[in-house]
Amino acid sequence: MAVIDRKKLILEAAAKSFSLYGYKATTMDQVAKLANVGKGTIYTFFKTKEELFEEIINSLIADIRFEVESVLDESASILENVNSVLVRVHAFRESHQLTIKLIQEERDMGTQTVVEAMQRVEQSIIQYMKAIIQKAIDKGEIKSCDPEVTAFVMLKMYFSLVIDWQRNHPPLTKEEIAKLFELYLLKGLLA
Amino acid sequence: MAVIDRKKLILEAAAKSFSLYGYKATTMDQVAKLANVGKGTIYTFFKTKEELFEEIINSLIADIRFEVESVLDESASILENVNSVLVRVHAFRESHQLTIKLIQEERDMGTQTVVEAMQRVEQSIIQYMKAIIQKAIDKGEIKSCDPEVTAFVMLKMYFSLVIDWQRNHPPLTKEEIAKLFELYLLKGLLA
DNA sequence: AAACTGACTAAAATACTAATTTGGTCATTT
DNA sequence: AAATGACCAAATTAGTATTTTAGTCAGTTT
Repeated sequence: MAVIDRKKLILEAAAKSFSLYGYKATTMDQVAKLANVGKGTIYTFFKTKEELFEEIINSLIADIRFEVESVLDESASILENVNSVLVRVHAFRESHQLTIKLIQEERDMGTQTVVEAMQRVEQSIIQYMKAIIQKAIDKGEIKSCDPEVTAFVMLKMYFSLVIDWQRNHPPLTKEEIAKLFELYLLKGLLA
Repeated sequence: MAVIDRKKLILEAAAKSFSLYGYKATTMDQVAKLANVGKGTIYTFFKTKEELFEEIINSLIADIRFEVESVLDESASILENVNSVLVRVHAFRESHQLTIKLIQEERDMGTQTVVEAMQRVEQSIIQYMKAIIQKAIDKGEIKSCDPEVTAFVMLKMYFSLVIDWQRNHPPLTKEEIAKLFELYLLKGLLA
């Protein structure tokens, strides 16, 4: 159709600007100009800047879900699946411009809106993992446990190993992390 | 002896002030006044404010070491010991005025000196745990593993469960945390 | 008339400056 | 010889002027 989809233009422009400059440094004038749209038009689709941002975050979450689902393998073991998911999520965080910028903004400036958004992203990742874990419990692959706490612990442990560990030590390889994951969480430390 | 131990007075005054106001908000004039000492005197014992602070942190680390050692039990299992240590460290963090203030300052203001100091505290806790874990490996209680990574993972998991989990959920009881610790780290998830 | 626009405004952020505070020194006192 | 506190340069803070920005709405375009 000849009619331009202005909402889409705005979302694309906003995504680009948030990726490039982060949340705070993105202005509505900038988005309007980037989208070749009057500023008022933005407000016919989104009540506030925050709402626009939230829609972008929803897309981000959807993108992550897609990535995660594309890597899940019904016939694989829980260890393999959990590992694939975590590695994929991590790769996503490191390659996706928007997440890079937002993690940076969260760390450096602590922008409230961004902190909340990233928490929402984390929560949604935990929700997928929860489902995966529930299936593994049902299949009898792992012991009965609270799937949400388990997902939470897995994610935290993973990011501890790939992010926090590097602060004082040489980084662990992908294989080392997988091994550690298996040892600590799956098999257990007891001799 | 009739001679006043000025260094001790200064350390006590500084500890009090850091506990009450944090690192940034503590001034050398304040410490001098609190210690009933001329400001110049402080500088005969400590080169800079940072050095004074570091000595206070050294005492803090020594205090924690004392707490931890008083709770260790050679004849107890690794699970019991690790749990005791972590619970003790946590109780310390929550009851000790200085740590409360510094954790707050670290979170709210990100004062560089404080961030580094708290990292040093964490590192030293990990060092004790490392020793405990090494002993358990030697005794054949747990599998062979890198004691430092293991200590690191344990500490991170513990604080995830007691601190991060509460952000979005009702807090876990001490018993629940001990159970989770046992399940995830010691016994492992595999059915 | 329905969709769109951008000049406009109040509020917030920033840049700038003046005034104060603070870490550290050192000539003087004890 | 040990201790002190007035002093100073540097940093921080408070106060203010200026600019920027989110959001509105009267007017324009289609």
